[in-house]
Amino acid sequence: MSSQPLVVEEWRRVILHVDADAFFVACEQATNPRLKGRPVVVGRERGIVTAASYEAKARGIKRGMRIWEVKRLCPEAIVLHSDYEKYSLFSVRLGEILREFSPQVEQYSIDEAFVDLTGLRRPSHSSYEMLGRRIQEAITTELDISVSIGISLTKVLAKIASREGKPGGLTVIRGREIHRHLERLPIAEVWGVGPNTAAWCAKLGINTALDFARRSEGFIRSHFSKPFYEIWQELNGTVVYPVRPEPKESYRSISKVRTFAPTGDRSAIYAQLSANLEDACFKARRYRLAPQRLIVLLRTQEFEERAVELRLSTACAYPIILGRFVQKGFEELYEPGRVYRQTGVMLTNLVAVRHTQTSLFEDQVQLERLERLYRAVDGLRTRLGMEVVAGGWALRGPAPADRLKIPMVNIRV
DNA sequence: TCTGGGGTCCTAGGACCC
DNA sequence: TCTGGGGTCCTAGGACCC
Repeated sequence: MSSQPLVVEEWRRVILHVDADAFFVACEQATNPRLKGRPVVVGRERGIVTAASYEAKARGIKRGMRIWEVKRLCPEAIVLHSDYEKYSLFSVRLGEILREFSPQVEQYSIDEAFVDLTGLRRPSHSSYEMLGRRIQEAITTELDISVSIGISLTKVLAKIASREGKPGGLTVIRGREIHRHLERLPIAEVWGVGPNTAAWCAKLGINTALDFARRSEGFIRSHFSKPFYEIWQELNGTVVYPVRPEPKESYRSISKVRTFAPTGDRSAIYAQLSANLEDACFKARRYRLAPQRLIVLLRTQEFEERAVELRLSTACAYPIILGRFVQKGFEELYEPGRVYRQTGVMLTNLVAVRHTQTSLFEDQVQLERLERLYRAVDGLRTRLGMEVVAGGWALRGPAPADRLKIPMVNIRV
């Protein structure tokens, strides 16, 4: 078995990873100090736990758990609706604080960020570790939330570092210490390695992150696909994933799905689908995007997923137009007598709205009318909430299928 | 994990062309 | 009609992430 010496120079690149601890709950506790130190859970509106405070976790409450189960396990638990607006504000502020230290900040998700600290040791007159402490203190002081910080040579290693000290820790992994941090870490816990690849690794005799990192480059390349070769490099201290400061300004796909109490009722299911379409289109218009394709999906009670993909003759994000396609997809998928529990609409092959053609609309007047209509709808929703306007078409059952003449491509089951 | 919602990227293999 | 080789594009589906 060939083996690879583990690196490395002291600091080639210095990447810091910030991971907020129990973020959603922490935001609630920061804005309502009476919640501090108590078992708090967020996710009431969905009936499952989206986030749990450490006090709640200590009593066995986990993400994804049913709320009724939480109450049984811990009657004094406080169960809150999630408030994404609030969490987004905290997240934005977190980013601003980080940018006071370095312009190279990537907000990876609502509660995580990477910062490239390379070269900041001298100008800040402190070690990278001290810099990390100052960042941590600034966040705690300003936002009143706890974060875990990891500092290392690559993103993958920095993620490993921040996890090690959770919650509230600060861990530095230097080049010559890498092996110590990987030797007891199961390969499945490395960022980017899921259960499937972990199982494959086990077959190859790879159990820890160190086992993986120590295999030769040739071995990795011949037994794994590209993403895992990249992870291997990152574990060995070679930067493959740079810190990308550009904010996300667009999407490749937009989807809305909803799970409901199992039903076989045709109109009820179709109404859910129409609501999915409304929501997805609303989001697309907000980003000035229009789909060229649309996927309709139904999930049965047995958890089987059936989907159909439709090509749109013209990209647009108006439910009045796309509703016909959704209906066509629905007709294709729906089987009377079956019980369904989820619907979904995904908009894909998104293009910037400027570049869309208007050939679908015989007359320009109709297009302008639609634009005005949806501008008004979107304005109301932005100010008053999504529920304020619902399309009548969302409440009606589907029209007879034989009136539809829409080309359809690709059935996926 | 007996199952919520929203995303991204990679790859094998088929279609099509020369 | 069969044989040969090679390139590109697209799609379905897999795998993972928070």
